[in-house]
Amino acid sequence: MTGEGPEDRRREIEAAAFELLAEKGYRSTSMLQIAKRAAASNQTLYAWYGNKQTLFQSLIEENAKAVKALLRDAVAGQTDEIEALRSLGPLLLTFTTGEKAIIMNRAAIADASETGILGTAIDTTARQEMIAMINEIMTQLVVSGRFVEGTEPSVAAETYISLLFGEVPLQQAMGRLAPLDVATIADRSERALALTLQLFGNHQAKHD
Amino acid sequence: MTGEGPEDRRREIEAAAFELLAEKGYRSTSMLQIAKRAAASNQTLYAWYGNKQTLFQSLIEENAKAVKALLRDAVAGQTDEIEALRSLGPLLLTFTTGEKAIIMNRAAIADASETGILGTAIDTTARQEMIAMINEIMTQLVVSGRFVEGTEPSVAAETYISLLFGEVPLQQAMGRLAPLDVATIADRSERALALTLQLFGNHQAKHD
DNA sequence: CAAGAGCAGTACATACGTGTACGGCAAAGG
DNA sequence: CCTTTGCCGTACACGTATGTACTGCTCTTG
Repeated sequence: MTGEGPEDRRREIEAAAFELLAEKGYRSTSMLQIAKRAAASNQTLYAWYGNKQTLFQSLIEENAKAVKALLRDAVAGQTDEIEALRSLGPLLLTFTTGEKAIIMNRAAIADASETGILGTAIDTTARQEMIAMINEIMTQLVVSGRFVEGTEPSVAAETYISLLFGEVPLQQAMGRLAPLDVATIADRSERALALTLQLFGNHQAKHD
Repeated sequence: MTGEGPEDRRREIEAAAFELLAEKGYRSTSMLQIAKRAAASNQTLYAWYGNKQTLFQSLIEENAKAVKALLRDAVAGQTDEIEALRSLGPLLLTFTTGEKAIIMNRAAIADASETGILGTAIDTTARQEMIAMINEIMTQLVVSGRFVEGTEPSVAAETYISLLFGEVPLQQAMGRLAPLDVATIADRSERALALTLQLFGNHQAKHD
């Protein structure tokens, strides 16, 4: 283990790194600036992280860990799958279109032409987990007969995600859209859920 | 007018710029490299474009102009709105998720933390036009009674676009997804259309 | 054919990035 | 209490970006 004192110091350094990332973007944020902001030495940064990509990879992983915990908590309490989706939707939207996500998405995309490490990190630590969660819920909905027979859970999941997020993350990455406010998040979540149910819900069953 | 000789030269320079953009990404592509690749002088680049952003802005505008022409042609021949959508979908997908689009989206996102000029250029020269076209079609579908009464054309348009593109452009920008092949493009287009019709189509009218 | 405009090629001033090296201070441990 | 470890602060070597300046060739034009 890396120890407990260093643990705090790491957090401070990563906080400084994120601040600068938010202020100036990935490419314009330098290791020296991060070191200065955190009152650390660049030597320390290179000793601990090796290079810039790895440092920001740590940022992404740390963030994903926190988000995943919150998402799991949200579904853990729900026995009804549709209710699970109803509480999951706004959470997913909050995280995926929040300021932190915008900034990290931008960083990953800036890095795509260089190493691709950050994109991989977001994919494996956040996106795949998210999709797995939704797939699981959709599978349950098909199995329990609440979705029409023959519905492919992965198709339902992809449809729901498309409707939930739409073009928002891309527009945000391009700087054409600010983080969504709570009302918009609620609206989008409800609409995505309503449309998904309309498409895949078993309406016959309702009237039995 | 800027002349006819210079017109060709501009295209050569912009072609060199795009090549380098594709090879190294936006931030790592320098004006000097572009000049060398095009066998031009950096002085010429600065004289003609002023700076890097404006040069790439020209690239985006030129591309958007060509794409727009093709899209208009595709809908121009169609009298039936659903057929218009059926031919528009694959085209939209081809352009929006093609290699050129991936590269330009990445550039615009890299520039989002700097000037935002490229994002604005994509938005106003391509995206808004595309949305306007689809909105128009959706409006016709509502007016003609092929969509259920009360359907908000803009909602239908946004839904269709979400289903058509989904997470694809973002994943591509992050380097997690290659350009779609024709089969996938056909599949996605059909599915997006089918789902949109299922959601908003007036099924009563069909049986009259 | 001579004069001029335009542009390629190069050099330059300035600034900043990455990754490494070294001196000095402070806290931990024998 | 002295040594050793660890880290801050700064300096350094090297590479490369932007935007400007200058020289000489070439092609056009009177």
